[in-house]
Amino acid sequence: MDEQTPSVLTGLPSWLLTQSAAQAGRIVAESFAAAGARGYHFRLLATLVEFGPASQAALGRHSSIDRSDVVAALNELEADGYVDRIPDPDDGRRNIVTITAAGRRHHRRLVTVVTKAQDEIFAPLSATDRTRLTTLLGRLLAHHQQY
Amino acid sequence: MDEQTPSVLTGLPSWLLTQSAAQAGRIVAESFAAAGARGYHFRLLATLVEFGPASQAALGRHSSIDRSDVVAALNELEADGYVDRIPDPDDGRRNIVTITAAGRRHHRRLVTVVTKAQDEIFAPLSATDRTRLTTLLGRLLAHHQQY
DNA sequence: CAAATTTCAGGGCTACTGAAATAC
DNA sequence: CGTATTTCAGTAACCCTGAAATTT
Repeated sequence: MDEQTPSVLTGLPSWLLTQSAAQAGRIVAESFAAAGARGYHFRLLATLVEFGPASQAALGRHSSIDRSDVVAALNELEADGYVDRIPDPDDGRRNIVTITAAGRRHHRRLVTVVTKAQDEIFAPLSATDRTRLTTLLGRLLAHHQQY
Repeated sequence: MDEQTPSVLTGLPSWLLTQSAAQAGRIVAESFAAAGARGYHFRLLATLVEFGPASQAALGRHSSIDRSDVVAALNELEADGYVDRIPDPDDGRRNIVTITAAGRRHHRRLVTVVTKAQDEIFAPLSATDRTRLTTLLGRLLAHHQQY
């Protein structure tokens, strides 16, 4: 940052939140890009690893990705051989999405990559402060995700 | 959120940060939209109010908006009569951007709007926790903005 | 000459809407 | 019938790059 930021902005909690998130997002996005991926890919693969094969709609609900964006991201993951997409024999509306062995390797790679990024992002904070921050953010997120 | 989020994600500090920021950003963006504005407008007007007339490049540096996006946002603000854009007589490369009386009124409106949004965003946190959070985020942001 | 400014054209990523076709 | 799923087309906002024209 070259010059001073208006105090009207720096005094806004939401500004601190969105701006620091933008910095974090930039670092994570660059790390993913270097590994040939982006955020949606990681979120979908992580969901498949944790919950197993699922329909696209279920994947979207788990990973907070819009149904429409799930389609596009899965197209890319499928083209790279990281997931299989087959029609559900029990429900003609659905596809069953499964992660492949290559997909699991890719996912492990991305976990490593994103874990390293955490250190760069939260470098200025002690372990205690990181815990304090994640606790507060966790409460914030939980509040806005319930309904 | 309908279904569970993978623990690989919820355990990532950067995920908590970017997701809670996304929620905050959505609330702020909706508030701005209801007032006929968006984030860039507010950031530019706040900069003009705090630092006075400035060139577009200086505005961009103050508000962390790319030179290219400053052009587009100023086009909109100018069309609405919120800023004046005149060539700098002392430097043929520059425009001098000035906020108008209507622009100041618009800015005050947006300050009210964005202040109200803070309460909705940080509702689950006590005043003490809000201070803790903003302190931690401020340190994070300061670290990534220096070089 | 190099550097700064404005402008335009364009892209990437996340997030979202509306509509169609299909199946439950 | 209403609801759910997949897919496509399109939009908004923010962030960023490259290049041209102009001026310092």
